[in-house]
Amino acid sequence: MLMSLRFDGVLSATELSAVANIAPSTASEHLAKLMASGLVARQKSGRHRLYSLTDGDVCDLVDGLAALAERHAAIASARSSFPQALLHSRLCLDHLGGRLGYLTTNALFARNLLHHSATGPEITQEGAAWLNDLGIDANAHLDNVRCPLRLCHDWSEKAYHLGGGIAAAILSAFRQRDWIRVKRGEIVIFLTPKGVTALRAELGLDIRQSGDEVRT
Amino acid sequence: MLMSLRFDGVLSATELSAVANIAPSTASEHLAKLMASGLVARQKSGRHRLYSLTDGDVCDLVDGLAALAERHAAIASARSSFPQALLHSRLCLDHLGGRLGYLTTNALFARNLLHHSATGPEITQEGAAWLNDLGIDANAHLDNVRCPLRLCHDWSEKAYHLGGGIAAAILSAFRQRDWIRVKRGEIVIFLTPKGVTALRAELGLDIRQSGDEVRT
DNA sequence: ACGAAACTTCGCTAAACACCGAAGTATGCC
DNA sequence: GGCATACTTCGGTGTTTAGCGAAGTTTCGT
Repeated sequence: MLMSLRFDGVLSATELSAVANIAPSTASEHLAKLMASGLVARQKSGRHRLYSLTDGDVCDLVDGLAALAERHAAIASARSSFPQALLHSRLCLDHLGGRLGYLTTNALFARNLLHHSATGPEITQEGAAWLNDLGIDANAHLDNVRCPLRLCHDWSEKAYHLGGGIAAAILSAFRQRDWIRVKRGEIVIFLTPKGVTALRAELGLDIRQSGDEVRT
Repeated sequence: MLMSLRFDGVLSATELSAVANIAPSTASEHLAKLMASGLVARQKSGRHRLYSLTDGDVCDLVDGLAALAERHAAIASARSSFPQALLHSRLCLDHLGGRLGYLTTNALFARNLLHHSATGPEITQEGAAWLNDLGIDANAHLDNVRCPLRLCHDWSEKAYHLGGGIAAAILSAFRQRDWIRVKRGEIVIFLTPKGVTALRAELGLDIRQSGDEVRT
């Protein structure tokens, strides 16, 4: 949740619960603790409660923790062979990360479904149509408090993948179609055979299956 | 434990368990976890295992957490009236902090039991005698891995009090003589009437009793 | 005015955790 | 060699915690 706030700046309680994959009531309890300890600030906006990191000091702290965590993950992956799956495809907060996240993002730009603008990635007309086929209404995300689309640093690829509300929606759509599966509480993504085929057809991705079988 | 390592640089497992007020076996478990997460490094030295923070990044992180914790404590104390006792006298890791720590330190310098040197505070001949009366052998601490004596920043007094192994020994001596009492698990120090008298006689301190009665 | 949505508080449960003492492994000292 | 010291591992225990759903509060839309 703190990482999400660091990236997106301001998020509502419900959005944060989705990011953390926990019930709204649980998120509310955690946020109350974070408030009490002075790490996050709250601001009312209609029936929403918008949370953000209190100030730059907290941002620095989160950055520091993230940097150490990344370094630790990198060292761990260098030591054991298991995290191959982690490098292949994993969750980054609530969207695609690892090689799969990177390749998907690249493909979206290459096929002109996204283009770079001064303020970050933007959706083209073709892109909006593609998202619509996935059941995602891009315009709905523009009104959202949460940043709809941004670039998120990928530590293993040393490049960027998509983050923000739309990236999270894309992840959901992939899961709904059973292109990918994720074990509850874990971040390794299992790419199904169906997913391999679909991603080749949709985006021309040449990516192999990986990770252990996951029963849903 | 991380704070102690930040200040003292290198500490043995037993010293760290004393700092944290837990059994050596428990400390060992915690240190194993800190090792596994890459926050501390271990180095063998005879039958000792010396722990230290892995690098500057971890130091920065600890500093950042400490700064936030201090700010939070300051805000909390400004809001409620309870922490008066906290400002009066409290534990700072394993030595005296708050007004009591500050006044004690000042008195030791004023009475020429300590003097300032280029490398930090040093014990004078009279100081060694005074410590001896308390049952503390200053020379024994000089051979210790732990920094014997240093200045430690006091957030509430915005000044310095004594830290290090000898400061910890002084705290123990005060407790043994029942000049002060500390509830297990808490950091507020209760100054006994006996302590008020003794500190006036020993160091000329004009400090009042404070905190709630503590049964030992 | 009514229902839906956003959020929090409460009661409860299952899992995780800190903690300790006892037992086991090194290492140093006589 | 024998014994003390420094430390870790293991088994067991009591407390804390995260988590959820149900119920309550405020706000928005109609």
